[in-house]
Amino acid sequence: MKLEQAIQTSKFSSDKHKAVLNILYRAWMVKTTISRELRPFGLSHEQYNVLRILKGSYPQAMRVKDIAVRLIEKSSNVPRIIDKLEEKKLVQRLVSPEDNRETLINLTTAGTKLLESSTRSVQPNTIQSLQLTEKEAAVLNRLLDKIGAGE
Amino acid sequence: MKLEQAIQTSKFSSDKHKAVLNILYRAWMVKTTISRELRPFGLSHEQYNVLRILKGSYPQAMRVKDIAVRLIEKSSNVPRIIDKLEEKKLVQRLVSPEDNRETLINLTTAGTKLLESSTRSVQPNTIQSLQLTEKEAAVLNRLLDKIGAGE
DNA sequence: GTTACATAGATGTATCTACATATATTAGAT
DNA sequence: ATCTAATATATGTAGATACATCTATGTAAC
Repeated sequence: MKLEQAIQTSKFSSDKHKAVLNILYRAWMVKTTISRELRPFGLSHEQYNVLRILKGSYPQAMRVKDIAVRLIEKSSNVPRIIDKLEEKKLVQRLVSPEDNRETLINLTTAGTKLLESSTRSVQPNTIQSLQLTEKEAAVLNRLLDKIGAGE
Repeated sequence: MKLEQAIQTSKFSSDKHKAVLNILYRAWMVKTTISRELRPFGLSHEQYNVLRILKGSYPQAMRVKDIAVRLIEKSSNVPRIIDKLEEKKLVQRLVSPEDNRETLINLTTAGTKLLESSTRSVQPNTIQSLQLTEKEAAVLNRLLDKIGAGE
């Protein structure tokens, strides 16, 4: 669906203005699609992202701050996301032997399993469903990287 | 800043995968930039959007449902946003003479004024700051319109 | 006109976000 | 060694989001 239909407007002061709204709209679509897919698994979007990040370093545990820098939404409250995952026994907390201020987080077996099954459900409805060729996606990435909003 | 730096990762399974993360990241950047600019004016991002939508039909009042379809984030709770704006005397509610179920919303003078001054602060930091030419923005829009996630 | 259904908006609730602050621990300066 | 500042994480809080439900009003069939 084109943006014009989605927000019932065709008046944009410029292509740049439209681009801003378009990015916001597509992001919202992607997020809600992912969230809906994750619902049956009892995971929020951010909980899922943390699990994926942990998977990346598995079986090595990660520090909370290293998880934080890898998150897309920087104001996410990592300790609180970990709380939820820990309640569900999907991750484990342990104090770092090197620095007692640091908390190390690692996936449990249950966490790995849930990540796998939920990913099987999420992937086809997000990345795979993008109606773009790899070439187009590369162009899109180049343009998005150029934006530099608020920097 | 490129996405790779922003989220400290360089492993993406494909350009499509990267594009999804890139869209989410850019949207988050834009949103937080706008929110920060709006803070001194006591407006949230969504409150600001509703004011802008009302401006579009001003001096004609709008029905709540017509505001809702124009919002980018469709799950926004329009009546509650209106509550906040009404408390601040930025908009007025009145019952539709045609259909008593409908509520008509209109900007007050204070609302118009605040929208103008806040826009002067928001614009330069969002749309105008995009490091894209109009031509690039047009390409970006074409690609984003093609995506069609979750449809 | 009465019943059943649809629509518009408001309200309730759990969770999440953004931001400020607090607590514990480490590093550095004197 | 002690004081100060910095760092890592956790907690507190106001407001926003997503979704379900409720109330009031309107529409249509009979």
